[in-house]
Amino acid sequence: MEKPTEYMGVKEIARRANVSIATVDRVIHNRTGVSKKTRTKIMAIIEELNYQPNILASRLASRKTLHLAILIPQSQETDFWAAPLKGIQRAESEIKQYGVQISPYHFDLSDKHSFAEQGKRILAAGVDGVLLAPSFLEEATQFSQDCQKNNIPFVYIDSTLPHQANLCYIGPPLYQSGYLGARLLTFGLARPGKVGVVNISKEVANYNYLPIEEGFRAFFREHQPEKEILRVDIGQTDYASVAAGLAVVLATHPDLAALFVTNSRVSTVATFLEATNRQHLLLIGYDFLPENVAHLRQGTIDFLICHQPEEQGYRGIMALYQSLVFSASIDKVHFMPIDIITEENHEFYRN
Amino acid sequence: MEKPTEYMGVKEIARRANVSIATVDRVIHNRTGVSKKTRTKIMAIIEELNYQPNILASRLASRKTLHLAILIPQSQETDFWAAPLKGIQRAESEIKQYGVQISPYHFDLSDKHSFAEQGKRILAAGVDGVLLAPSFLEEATQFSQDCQKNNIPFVYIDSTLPHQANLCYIGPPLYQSGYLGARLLTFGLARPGKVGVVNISKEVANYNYLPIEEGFRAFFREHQPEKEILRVDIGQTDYASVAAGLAVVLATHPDLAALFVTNSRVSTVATFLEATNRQHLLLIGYDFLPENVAHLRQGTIDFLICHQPEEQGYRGIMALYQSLVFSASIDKVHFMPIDIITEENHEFYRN
DNA sequence: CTGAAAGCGCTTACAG
DNA sequence: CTGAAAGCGCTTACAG
Repeated sequence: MEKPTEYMGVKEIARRANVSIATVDRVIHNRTGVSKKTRTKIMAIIEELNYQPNILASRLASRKTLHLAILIPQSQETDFWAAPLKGIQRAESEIKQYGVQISPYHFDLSDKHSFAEQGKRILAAGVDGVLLAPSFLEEATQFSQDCQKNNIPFVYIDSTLPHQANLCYIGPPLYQSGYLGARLLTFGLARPGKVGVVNISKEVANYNYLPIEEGFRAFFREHQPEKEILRVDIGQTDYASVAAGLAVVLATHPDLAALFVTNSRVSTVATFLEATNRQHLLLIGYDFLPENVAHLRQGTIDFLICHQPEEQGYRGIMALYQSLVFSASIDKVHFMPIDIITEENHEFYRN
Repeated sequence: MEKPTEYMGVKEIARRANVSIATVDRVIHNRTGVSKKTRTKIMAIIEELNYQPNILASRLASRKTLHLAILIPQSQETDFWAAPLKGIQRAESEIKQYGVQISPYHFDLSDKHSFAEQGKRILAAGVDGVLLAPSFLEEATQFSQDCQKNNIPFVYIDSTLPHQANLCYIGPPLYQSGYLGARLLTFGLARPGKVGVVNISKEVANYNYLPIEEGFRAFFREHQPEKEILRVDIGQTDYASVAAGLAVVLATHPDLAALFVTNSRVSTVATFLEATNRQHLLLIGYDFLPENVAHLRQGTIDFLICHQPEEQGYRGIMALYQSLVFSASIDKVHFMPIDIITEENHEFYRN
C-alpha cells in the first residue's frame, strides 16, 4: 500500500472558484440556491479538473441507507426462484457495507392479487428502487406505472413487459432460447419421428414464456418445414396430470421421438418416461433444478437449457445500485446467455 | 434514503472498555503495544457487539492505495488474452473508487525469459498482490515462490500449478472440458469414422492443456473403446503449416470424420476444411474468438467450448481485493463452467 | 503501553 | 444566494 496522488476534491474546486465547499456541493448535486454565474464557473472547473467525487467520503458523510425492495415469487413447487434470491443475497452482502438494505416481498405465482397486494406494500414502505419479476401482465403494468409516478426506478428480471419505464430488463432472450432448443433436438435426432412441445402450466396463456415456443417452431419452419410438431398442453402441474396427459399423446402418436418442455417442469416428464420405459425419447427442458439435474445424470434428460437465474438476481440489484449511487447509465436490455447443460458439464455450472 | 440504526463503532467500544479509540484500533488491526489484559477486554466487547468495521471510513481515513499487478501474455496471434484483460479492467473500474490500482505486465508466450523478467519487475515494484497466468512451469514456479517469500498473495488464472501457495486458481476444469468435447463429438457423430485430436502449438509439450486431451481420450475409452483416435501434432501455428499437416493426415486417413482441436487455433483448421471442401467433418475447438465465431456461423465449426476468460480476469482481481481489504477467505479452487457455444446461442455469449 | 488531536473528502443543518 | 462549522467512523502521527 502506498500514498495516493495529489488531492483534487471539493476543497480545490472551492479554492479555484473562490467559493465555499458548500456551494460546490450544491452544484455537484444539482441543487437549487446557486446563482447562474457561480454555477457556470464551478461547472467549468469541475470539467477542467475532470473531478470524480470520492464515493467513500460521500456515503460516509451522508449516512444514508439505500432501501431496495424485491418482488418475486415465493419459492414453491420448483425452487427456480431460489436461484435469483441467492444472487440477490450475494449482491446484498457485497454492497451492504456501502449502506444498502434489501427487503424481500414475495407473491404467490398462482394468485395475481398477491402480486398487487405486495406491490402496494412496497409503495407504502417507500423504497428507493425495486427489482421485480413481472409475472402478471396487468398487475405488473399497474405496479410499474405506480413506481414511475413515484420516481422509483425498477428492474425486470426473468421476463419483461413492453412499453414500460423499467430501468432495464435482465433476463433471457426467450425466442432464441426456444430456437436453440429446436436445434439441439435435431442435432441429437438422427432418426425420424414426431416432435412434441410440452407446456405444463396452470395458467392457460402464460404470456411470459410464449416466445420460447415461437422460437422453437421457427427453427423447424426454417430448417425442417415438413416435420410434424405436436402441441401438448397440460393444465395441471402434479405428476398424475402430467402422466395422464402424456399417456394419451403417446398412445395416439407412437412415433413421437422427442419432447421439448418449455419450462422447468421437465423432471415430471422425465419421471414418466422412466416409469414407462421410454428413456430413449430425446428430452430437453429448462433450468438447473436438483430434480432436473438428477434426470440429466440418469440420461433421461438430454439437455437442460438455463439462463443463469442467480446472475439475473445479482445483476438486477447491481444495476439499481450503480444507477442510484453512481448515476451510472444502464443498458435497457441485458440478455443473459443461453447455457447448454449436459451430464458432462453440469457439475461446474452455477446457475 | 433513510437514516441508519444506532452507531456501534470504535467509539462505543472504547467507551465500554474505558480506553481510547486508538487502543481499540490497535486491537482491531492486531498491532503490538497493547497489554494483554486490555486486549482481551476489548476483544470480548468486539465479540459481544459483533462489531463490523466501516470499510468506507477505514479506507477513507487510511488514504492507502492497493497496488495489484497482472502478469499475463501479450495479446498476439489470437486475442484470447484480450478477454481476461477486459474482465480485469471491469474489476478495476468497479473498485478503483475504493483505492485500487492495477499495473499490467505482459510477457511473450513464445519466450520464457520474458516471463521471468516481468516477474522480477513486479517484485522490484513492490506490489500488494499479483494475478498471473502461470504459462511456464519452471519460471512460474520460481516467481510463485518469490511472491510467497515476500508475502505477496497471488492468484492463478487459465491454468494452474500444483503445490504452490497461490491464494486460489480461477479457471477451467480442463480434464472434464476435454471429456465434454468428446461427448459432443459423439453426439453429433452418428456415422462411423476416425477421430482426430489436433494440437497446434509451438511448444513441444504444452503442459498447460494436457488434461484436455486426457479427458477427451478418457471419454472414448469409457464409451467407445474401439474408436480409433489419431493424434495430429502441428508444431507451427501459421496457416501453411497447419494446412500441410492436415493434408498429410487426411490423405493417409480418408475416413477421418471428426476433429477436436485442443485450443483456440481451431479457426485455422476451419479455414483449411473450407478451402478443401471438407465442411462436413465435425469440428470442435476452443474459445470465443472473432475468427472462431465466424466459422461457427459458417457452420464449419460445430461447437466451441469456452471457459469465460473475461470472468476469470474479473474474479481473479476480485479475489485479491476481497482477500486484501476484507481479509475474506477465498476458495483455493474456483472452477469456471464449461460453456457450449453454437451458432444459435453465440450472440448472447459474453466470454 | 496508552491517549488527545488532527485529518480523510464529503454532507448537513444552520445562520445570514 | 452563500459560508462557517460540525460531523460521518476510522487512521495516523505524535507525545507521554
